[in-house]
Amino acid sequence: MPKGIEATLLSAVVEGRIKPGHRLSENQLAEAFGVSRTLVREALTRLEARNIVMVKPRKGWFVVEPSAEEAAEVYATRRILEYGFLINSAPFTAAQIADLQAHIDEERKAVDASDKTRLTYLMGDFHVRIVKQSGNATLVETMRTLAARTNLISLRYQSEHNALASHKDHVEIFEAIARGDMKTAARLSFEHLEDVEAGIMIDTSPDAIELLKNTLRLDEAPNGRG
Amino acid sequence: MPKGIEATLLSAVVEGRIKPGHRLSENQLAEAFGVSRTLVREALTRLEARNIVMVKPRKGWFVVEPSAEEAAEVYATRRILEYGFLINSAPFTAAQIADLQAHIDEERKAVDASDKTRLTYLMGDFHVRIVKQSGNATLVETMRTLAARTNLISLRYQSEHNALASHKDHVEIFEAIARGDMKTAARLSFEHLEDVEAGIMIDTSPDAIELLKNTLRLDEAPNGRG
DNA sequence: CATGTCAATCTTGTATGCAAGAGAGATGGC
DNA sequence: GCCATCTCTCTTGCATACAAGATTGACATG
Repeated sequence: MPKGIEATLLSAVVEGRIKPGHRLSENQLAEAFGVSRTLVREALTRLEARNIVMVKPRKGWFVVEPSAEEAAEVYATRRILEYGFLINSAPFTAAQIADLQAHIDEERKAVDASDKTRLTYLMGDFHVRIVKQSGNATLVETMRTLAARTNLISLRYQSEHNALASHKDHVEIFEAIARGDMKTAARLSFEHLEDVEAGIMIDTSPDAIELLKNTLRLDEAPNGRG
Repeated sequence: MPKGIEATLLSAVVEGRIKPGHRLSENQLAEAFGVSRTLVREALTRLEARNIVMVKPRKGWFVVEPSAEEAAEVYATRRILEYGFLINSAPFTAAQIADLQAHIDEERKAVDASDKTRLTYLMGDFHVRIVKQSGNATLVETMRTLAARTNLISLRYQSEHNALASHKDHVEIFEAIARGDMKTAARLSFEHLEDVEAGIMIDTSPDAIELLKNTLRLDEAPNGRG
């Protein structure tokens, strides 16, 4: 199974089992998967192409820690994509609405259980699920990659409060879709992602030092001294 | 320069020097670039992640020949992305408009020179250039990949007539942007891509046998006999 | 002449070996 | 005690060797 490694790593990232900044050792992964470094590197290369991991030369592979700027870019792209999709989409069928309803129920359960990790995953999957109704694999894949990156952003910056607010937004978006009001759904989706993005900028960081290092572009800058 | 190979191959594809279905030999590329197969495979893997090339196991790497279904997906995604961007974009600045004007002029030159290959490239680059004004690297990269795939589609299906019609559409879109009417620009862009997609379905194929094979999913289907 | 078979060759798939940069810790000088 | 330096180890970077499927052509056989 050639793509097993990539899929496994992606799942771990999306489900929050591997966090932003985590180092991924080629040797360890090779041993864990029972293959040589070659296949591990292939999988990591693919994930790098999707901006999920990055390599620091001779230092190691790391799950990306999106900067505030990158975060803004990803959210802006998602806004554009989701708005463009919903505003031009025909009203959903009953089956499609039921699918989204099931998702909302799961989100609710995760909220009640205060399962933050699962909630973070579900937050992104909601939008993937919306787009999935189009049957457009290209669109879904694009959204899935953006959602994965958003997850990394959320895990790094987002507070529980925002996660809860996001869930409420999702409910509203769902309700608009359910009553066939795609225009409102598109607007709500756009505003929702704007809110989330704005929330990121003012949130306190879980690790001030790490955030500072990233903000100052330490670690990666080759111009160590002027 | 680790990414030189990928960029070089992508350029060749985007500029139409390598056509859909073309086989890319690891050995030949390795010799051409003066490196080992390892780096070539890395570049091809990245391009595969972007749906620009594909590998048939033990047979070789090939520039993708998008099926009609894939073509529809790519165009639909571009429609969504471009509409969503333009409709939510502030009016462009004079400098931004000038940048697009320069592009339109180049398109015009290619039309006059009947330079179909260059025109195909410029057709995609127009939309990349629009999105570039956002300064959003994520958005630009997404659009660039979609544009590259669209180029492959155009090279395979699109007639000169459609290329010319597309240029006229671009002029109209540009004029709407230039006068700050983003709503009209968004609508025109959406309709334009709908027209192009519709055109693909009725166009005659440049190679009926190849098209048939693709339609019937030969070559790639593992279920050779039932 | 038609056809099935076998071998040579070409392709990618994967593992492995070696080079070289980066970092940590010991060690020596002060 | 403090600091520089050196070495040892760990990391990825890249090339290469070998495995194994796919194809093509020769060639024998009917």
